[in-house]
Amino acid sequence: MFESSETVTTDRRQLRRESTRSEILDEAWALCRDVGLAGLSMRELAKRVGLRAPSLYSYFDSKDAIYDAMFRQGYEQLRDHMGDYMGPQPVTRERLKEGVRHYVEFCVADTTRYQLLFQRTIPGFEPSAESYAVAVLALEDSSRALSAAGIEGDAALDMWTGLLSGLTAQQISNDPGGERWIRLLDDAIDMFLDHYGALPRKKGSRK
Amino acid sequence: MFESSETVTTDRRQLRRESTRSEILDEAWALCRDVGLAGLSMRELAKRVGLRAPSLYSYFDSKDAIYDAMFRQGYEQLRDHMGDYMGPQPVTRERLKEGVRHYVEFCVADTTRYQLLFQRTIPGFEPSAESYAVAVLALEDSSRALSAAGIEGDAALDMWTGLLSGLTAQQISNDPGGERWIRLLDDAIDMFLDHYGALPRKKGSRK
DNA sequence: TGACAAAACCGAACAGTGTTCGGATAATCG
DNA sequence: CGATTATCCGAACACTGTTCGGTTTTGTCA
Repeated sequence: MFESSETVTTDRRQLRRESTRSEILDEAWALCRDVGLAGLSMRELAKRVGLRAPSLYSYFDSKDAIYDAMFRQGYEQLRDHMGDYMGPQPVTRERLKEGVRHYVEFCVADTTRYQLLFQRTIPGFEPSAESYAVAVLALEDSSRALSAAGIEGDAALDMWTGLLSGLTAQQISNDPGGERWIRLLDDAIDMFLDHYGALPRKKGSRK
Repeated sequence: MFESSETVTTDRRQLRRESTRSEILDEAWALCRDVGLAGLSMRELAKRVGLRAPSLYSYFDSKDAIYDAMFRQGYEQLRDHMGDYMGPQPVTRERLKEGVRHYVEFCVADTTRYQLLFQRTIPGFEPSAESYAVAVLALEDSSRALSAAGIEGDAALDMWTGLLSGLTAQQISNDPGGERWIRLLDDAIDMFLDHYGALPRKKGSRK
């Protein structure tokens, strides 16, 4: 069976459409890294992809829709980045630390992306339901890893997210490019696990 | 000696100036609470104080200067709020917890103010050197209280700020008006103090 | 190939923003 | 009162996101 000519047409057009769509997104990331997340301008973005501002509106409904697509893309990148660290390996203290280090590495690697994914810094922007679902999916992985470590209960999980997001945020906003808070991560995880009595240390491994 | 008439005049004028200046600031706070911190509009703000936008520029150099004055005001409020809790009283676990609760209370009492003081949510805004000095002054108090508890060293202090700012931020952005992370505060402080071996608990007071 | 339909693109405009400038108004002084 | 000075505002500039109508390009069909 041959595809109907109409379908072929649609495919070609659609291919081209999605091509420039992703080109717009790539350029949006680059522009945001240049001028800051909030400095994204439709006219400037259009200029960089060889268009005028109104043309962007046939690819995205609004500027917030661009942020939304970037948001979704960012969380997909996070999922990819963490992929290997979320397997069914035996959860040990060291593996947990590795996972957290890997996660924070992702966060500090691109502060613009971090702002978009984890902070509410764009005035009117809120992710759409679909994009938010991707975010929840990516974050559920980490909570699953935690419960695999024998840590259960909302309180412990809230403490975990509060502690780690706090250290990460301090790192990014108060010592970007450095590792003043990053080097506290291992210690923080020990503190946390000791407190909740999970994954006991081997004898004599205190301090 | 009588003051020269010129001085009297200047006083009168200056009094009136500072009066409307603080009226502008009050209305700016109110407006921000209505439309969000980033939604502050010079024309709307002017309308609320019975002026037109250009007139505001004889009281503040720019919109950011208004944010700056608010920033400073906010940290002065923090200082006032914490005043009593920073005295030379003996530092106990319970007093430390009280102080932290009091601090977080201040944060969640006005999320607009919290955004301005602790998060970098306004695109171009950075506090001036003078206002930043007020902020440092207010935050130094807490670090002094911590060292009074026998906790020394940059690492411990960074861990402290990371932990508490993390819990506070989660509270405000993920459960505004609730106390999901607030009720973890006492436990978090116990966790922290135990880990650093400060202010030991009384015997048998574990859990 | 040429005609036709649809998609892509853009110029102009609208309403909004922060900000500046020159002149009008009001308050204070000698 | 007249003169001075502080206060205030209308108009404008450059920018923003966004919409509309019409032009240009593209792809498909007879």
